[in-house]
Amino acid sequence: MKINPNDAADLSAQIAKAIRDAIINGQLIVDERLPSEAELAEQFDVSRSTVREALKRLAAQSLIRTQRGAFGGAFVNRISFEEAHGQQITTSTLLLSMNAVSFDVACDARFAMERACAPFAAEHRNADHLATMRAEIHRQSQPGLSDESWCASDVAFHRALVDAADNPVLSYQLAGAVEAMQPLMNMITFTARSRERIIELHTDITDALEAHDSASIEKSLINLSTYTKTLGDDVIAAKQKASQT
Amino acid sequence: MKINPNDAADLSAQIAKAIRDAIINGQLIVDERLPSEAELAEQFDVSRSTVREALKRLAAQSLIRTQRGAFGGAFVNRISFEEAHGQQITTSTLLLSMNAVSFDVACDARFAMERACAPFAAEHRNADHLATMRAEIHRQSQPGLSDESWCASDVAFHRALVDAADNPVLSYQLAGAVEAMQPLMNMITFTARSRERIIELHTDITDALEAHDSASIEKSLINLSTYTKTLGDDVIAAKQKASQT
DNA sequence: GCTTTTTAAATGTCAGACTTTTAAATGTCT
DNA sequence: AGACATTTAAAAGTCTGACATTTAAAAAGC
Repeated sequence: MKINPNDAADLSAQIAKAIRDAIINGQLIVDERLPSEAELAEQFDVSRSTVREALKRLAAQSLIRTQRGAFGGAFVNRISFEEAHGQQITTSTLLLSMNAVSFDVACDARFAMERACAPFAAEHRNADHLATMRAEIHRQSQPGLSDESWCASDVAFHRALVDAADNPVLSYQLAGAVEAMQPLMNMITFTARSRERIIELHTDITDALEAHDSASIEKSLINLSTYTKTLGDDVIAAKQKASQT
Repeated sequence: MKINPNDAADLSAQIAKAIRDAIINGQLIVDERLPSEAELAEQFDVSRSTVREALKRLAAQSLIRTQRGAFGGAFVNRISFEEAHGQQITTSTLLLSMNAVSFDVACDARFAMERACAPFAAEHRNADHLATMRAEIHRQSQPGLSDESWCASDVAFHRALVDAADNPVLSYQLAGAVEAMQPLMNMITFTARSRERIIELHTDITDALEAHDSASIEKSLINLSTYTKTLGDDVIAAKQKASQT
């Protein structure tokens, strides 16, 4: 593990990169203890503060975890699906909010990915998934439900559909995408009228899932996507009109 | 922006969280300059080193960028698709390599997501995409092609298919998934025989794309997925047999 | 008005001290 | 001998203060 003296980047970034590379290409394996900060400082010929800044960078990416006390130190972290998921949501959420992604493009992407898990969900769904989805549909039909609770229930419904695919890789990717788009989706204040239609579509999806009918799930998801885009377009049109006065 | 005195976490982690939250919920907007390290140290009532560690954490997530010199400082960074993409690949690659994900599960997820963009690709593909894909197929049929070059060409082929969907959100998600799984895919050393079959399937996909025939693209992708899983199973079986001797 | 020099404000780096946490090692009692 | 309490040393976490380097604005010089 060496740093390149010609590199223009900060020392702490270079050191972080060297350690990151060592982890990625397997020179450092999971749960292996890195040398102590003092030892690393000596190895790289920098001060301890510089080493610490490098380690903080790696910790922010969940590549290492640190433990205080005797026999503590920095250890290569086995990144969990949950951690990866959390990071993906942060990144994707900011990516969307900072880059003026159109509602239609985001919507297309989201539902396309969700459709991707339909065949697996149709095959692997069990009673629990169906029960969760029906329970969320029931909650969604409560008249006094707040917009926040509606959105949360919507996420839970789609999350159950994704989980029914029983593929952790797909769940991780999909759940990230769905949750990251939630702020965009929340722009749409659902009226009682649109809620009714969405509940219908949710019911269609659940029925198709119960019948192991992948094609119908996909069809309903397309309908849901189309309808959601219509709602989004209406909201945007209304906003533009309002801003012109 | 305040930190919670009851929080057990390290100060630098708490401060990073406080700033991260401020960025996520819009209190700090893109390109806005954060207070200087000295000012932040005073605001949070910690030393400058602690503030610096917090800032390095944020920099590692591309949430801020720093500039040296007068009128420099830390600025809220507009995270680009490219940066997000790079981070996703790092995270996903490690996630897969550290969590004993089975080849079948990874393969299912990868091709499911790729199928998701088939309808959009069929609609939006242009001559450039087709040309890229045909060029890669041509390269793949060169007899002397090394395994490394074959894999790179394979990635480029699928990348072109994804890009044909003309949806940056989908591209970002998909390209990340495809590239993250490359190390797993590389476990399969392609024989001349398997290359032939894959080239056939690549040709099918490209032909279907040219004909705007989404259903056929999906069908060929399913065939490719099935075939790839067969190859993977063979490799794994051969390895087990070898390890028993 | 243009170029060069100065300057001040930032980040980057270093050295050293002190604090806190932690688990192993040691000691003590039953 | 075993259970419990104490000590100890190693390591991360934090703080202070200094100096180096970079950079763009401001001042000086032409």
